[in-house]
Amino acid sequence: MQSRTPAPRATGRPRSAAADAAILAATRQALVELGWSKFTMGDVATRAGVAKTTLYRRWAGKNDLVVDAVAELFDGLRLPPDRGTLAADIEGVVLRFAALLERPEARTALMALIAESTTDEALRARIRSSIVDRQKRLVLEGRARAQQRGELPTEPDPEAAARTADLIFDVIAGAVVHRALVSAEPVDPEWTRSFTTLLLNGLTASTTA
Amino acid sequence: MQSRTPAPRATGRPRSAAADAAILAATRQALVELGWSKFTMGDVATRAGVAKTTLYRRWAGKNDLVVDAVAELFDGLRLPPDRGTLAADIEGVVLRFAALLERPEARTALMALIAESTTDEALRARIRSSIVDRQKRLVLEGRARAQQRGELPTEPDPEAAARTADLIFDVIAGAVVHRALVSAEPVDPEWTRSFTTLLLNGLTASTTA
DNA sequence: TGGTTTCGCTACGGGTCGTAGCGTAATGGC
DNA sequence: GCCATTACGCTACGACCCGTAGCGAAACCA
Repeated sequence: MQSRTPAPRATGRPRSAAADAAILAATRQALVELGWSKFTMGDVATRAGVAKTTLYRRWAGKNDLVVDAVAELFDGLRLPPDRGTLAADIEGVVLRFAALLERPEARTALMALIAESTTDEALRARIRSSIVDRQKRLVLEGRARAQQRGELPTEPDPEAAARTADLIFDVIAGAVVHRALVSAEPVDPEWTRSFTTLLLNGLTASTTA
Repeated sequence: MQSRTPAPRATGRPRSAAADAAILAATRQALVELGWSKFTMGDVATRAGVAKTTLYRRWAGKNDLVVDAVAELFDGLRLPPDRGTLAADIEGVVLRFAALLERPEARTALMALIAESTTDEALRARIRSSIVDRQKRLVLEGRARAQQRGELPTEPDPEAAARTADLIFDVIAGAVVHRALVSAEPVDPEWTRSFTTLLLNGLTASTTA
């Protein structure tokens, strides 16, 4: 976010905060209606009631703009209140994440940005700090809760603990994204319950389904 | 694949199979060097030594072309020979899938295509039949092996069995993709072993790490 | 040889990109 | 109140890519 604001000067006309909000909202709306490939900067400018040059004064291009627009959706991503069990917490996280992925602007933008990030290291770092880390925090918090309850063992080695947290995050976020976007099936309570059971007990448990 | 071939006529000049191969190879090379956003049809035509019009006679556009080009990478995706245990089979599948995702053309193309597919149902079906189902088959085969060995219970209800298979597929493929592309960390044997242990035994098992 | 289809090539209108230039609006310092 | 400074809206522009049309030549079959 601060990477696009060039150190606010004490003098001169200030940038319009209203324009910022209008542009980001217009960006999300355009993503919904047009998808990624038909999304254009000129269109966003028109929707926001703003000159095209104003967009380029704040964002270097399509990618940076969309990162900020989508990141705002993840601002409200919080862990649900403690429900007493790890299973309930996991289901809560999965359903909240899935609710975000049901928004068309999030679906199309997230995958497109990840695709771009494979050939743009700076963009990847931007996505990580603006979006991915906010999701990951939920996993870390839920894990801490479970360890306090004694549902999960506490790992003394911080490196090993970090690796485990990364693993769990990739499994949860990966499964939800794959279910929602690749398989294109709903992440409903039924699926969420099955997934949570699998994650907690593993494949070898006879109570898979 | 056959959807782009308009019923081969008995008469007239046949389409050049060599051009087909050259175009698909040039497509993959262009994806590697340019990524998705800078990828253009004209560039592919030049690389393949072919006129741009020839591309459009066979593929409707960028998306269809890239689907076929990337699908060829998945042709060779097979389940490794039986290694005797479910754990070994899972690790084999994960590592083979990860090897594909290490190729830059696969990374950038798969995510971009999924992004496009969120606003293009026909493309989504195409991706499913050309790419996703081939991965899924590996999971189904590995699952059948494990059930024959008695490592996994056989589910009598075919609908429930299908749901379970879908779940396992989303978990495996999702975790690998998320690790490789979002977290951008290597899917090496160490991670694969940790993941397999988690998948088999679940979070609650004390031997998480 | 004649009919049919593909191929390479050129050219084109339409659209997007990202930037430059200009006059105007809004702020803070004096 | 005046000035320096910065943001804004607007227009225009060259560059690029898209997808298609039209042409003559090439390759195949009957």
